[in-house]
Amino acid sequence: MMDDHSETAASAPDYETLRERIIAGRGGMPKRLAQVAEFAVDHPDEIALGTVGSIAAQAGVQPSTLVRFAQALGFQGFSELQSIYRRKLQQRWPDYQDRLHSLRATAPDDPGGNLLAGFSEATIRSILRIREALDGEQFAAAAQIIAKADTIYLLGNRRAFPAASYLAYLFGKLDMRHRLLTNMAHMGASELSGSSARDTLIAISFTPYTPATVEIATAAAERGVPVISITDSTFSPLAHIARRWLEVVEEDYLGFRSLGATFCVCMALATLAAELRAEG
Amino acid sequence: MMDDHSETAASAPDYETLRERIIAGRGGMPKRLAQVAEFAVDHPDEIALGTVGSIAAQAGVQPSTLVRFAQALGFQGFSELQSIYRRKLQQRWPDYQDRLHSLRATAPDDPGGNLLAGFSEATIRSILRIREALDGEQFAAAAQIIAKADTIYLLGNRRAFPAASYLAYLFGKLDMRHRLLTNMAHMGASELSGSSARDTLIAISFTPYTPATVEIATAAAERGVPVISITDSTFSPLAHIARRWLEVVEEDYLGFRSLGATFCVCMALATLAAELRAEG
DNA sequence: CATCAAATAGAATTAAAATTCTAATTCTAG
DNA sequence: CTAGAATTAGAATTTTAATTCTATTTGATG
Repeated sequence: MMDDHSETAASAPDYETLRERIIAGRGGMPKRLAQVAEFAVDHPDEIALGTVGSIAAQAGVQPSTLVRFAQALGFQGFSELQSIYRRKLQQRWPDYQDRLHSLRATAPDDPGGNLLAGFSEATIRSILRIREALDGEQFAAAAQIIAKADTIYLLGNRRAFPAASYLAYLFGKLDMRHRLLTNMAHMGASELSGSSARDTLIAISFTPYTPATVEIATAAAERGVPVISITDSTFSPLAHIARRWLEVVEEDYLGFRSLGATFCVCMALATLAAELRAEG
Repeated sequence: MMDDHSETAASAPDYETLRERIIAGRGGMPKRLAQVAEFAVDHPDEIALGTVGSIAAQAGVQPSTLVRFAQALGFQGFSELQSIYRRKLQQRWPDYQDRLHSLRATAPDDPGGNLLAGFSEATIRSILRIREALDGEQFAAAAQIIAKADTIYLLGNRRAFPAASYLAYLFGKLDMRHRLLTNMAHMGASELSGSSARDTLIAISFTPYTPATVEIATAAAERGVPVISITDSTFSPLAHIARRWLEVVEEDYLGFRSLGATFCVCMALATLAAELRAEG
């Protein structure tokens, strides 16, 4: 009895844990239970909000199967399992559209939170999107060029400058020779002196494309330096002159664009290049 | 009868409409119903997920009051009203944690894709976490200081430098006087000359805290310049000397940390400050 | 291919939750 | 301060949902 009790007490996992457990166990489950497992993983919201009857119908099983499923996972009944899905639903972000609404109408209790939510959402969506938009082959080829480069020149102005400087930080940590082009004292052109086809230039720019960036990247390309561009459109001048180019589009919120997605691409690019270099 | 029917059919409003209707009607409602109305507006998630009993207990009324409340709004019973709250809960923005899982699962052998997924996941999780960790009051107070500042000094080295330079970009776009401290030619101290309590310094640093950053921020604090810190722990030296400080912890992947969450905070901070300044 | 164990479907049962109803209370108007 | 209407609390009832049980089917093993 004590054992039973402690068993039950111990098995109040959070949603993530439960999810992992379901995925892990699905293989060894009988047919119908596996069917429920799959449904549960794919439609957590249904589990949270539906009734045993409605969920069973949607999953194509009998209501009792759901109870058996829950019991197979160590719960007393389906309701106990469901409560975990419900808790998760509550713990999601506060609905920021809601809160904007009440901000406008009633007391401005948390103006910062709304802004934060807006920028967060825009950034996260941008990051998720690159997984779909990014060309894997271009990416791998770009990393290969960087891996083989003698010196990696880094170019980015305005909003792109933080990304360029972050790349400088990354290549510093990875111990790969690089140079951040700052165009200080308008010496941009001379910063490329000595560069050749054995080097590479990573040029970053987004609309409206900074003329200085385009100019210097073009100059490098004409010198024979392979250019890798990170930019936001096929029509970008940086796309044309590049040996390889990567498309990264950041979503807008209140007229500002983050760099979250660009940073993810930069990190992946730098680490893959380092890996390729280490491999030979 | 036909009238009844069309009444019922017409009253299947979406959550927003319902919310407005409740707020509008609250004034003319009897005591207990008004009490429920307030609870419903403040705790929509409870309404969505609770039972008549549990909600009644939390709102401090009898279960039957909830039914009367629903009927007063033109619903047949409480369950009908509740279904609207549940629908809303489902329609919230997608659960990014869930989507991340599927990202990881779908890219088994693509090296670039895996890296990208890893960094994306770390960044998104970091962004999601700040909503819990970030102190709304500190945030608002920090924005207020920035709004009132004459000149905004920006300080960040190593990994924090991209964030500082991004803030410079933001304040440039927002037309707020600022200065990015670069410590060029080791002239860090003199870059603060002329600064006073009327200005502010935004100092950004993460473990291992760059000594130069701590040093300059401390010097500024000693001059009486209010310091706003963005850092990753209570034990950070920047937390101690700051007038206000914001905790941002970025998640690690393969030994690298993104700046996605930091950028979100920076964007929200800068725009809120600009808004506060515009308001007077 | 027969036998046994495991799993399942669907009905039966139990439990829980929503709704209705009535007596009591609280307001309101005269 | 009283009468009447409106509102409420809480018990009683109805409805719905969750769980259990059993006959049947499926699947594995000798």
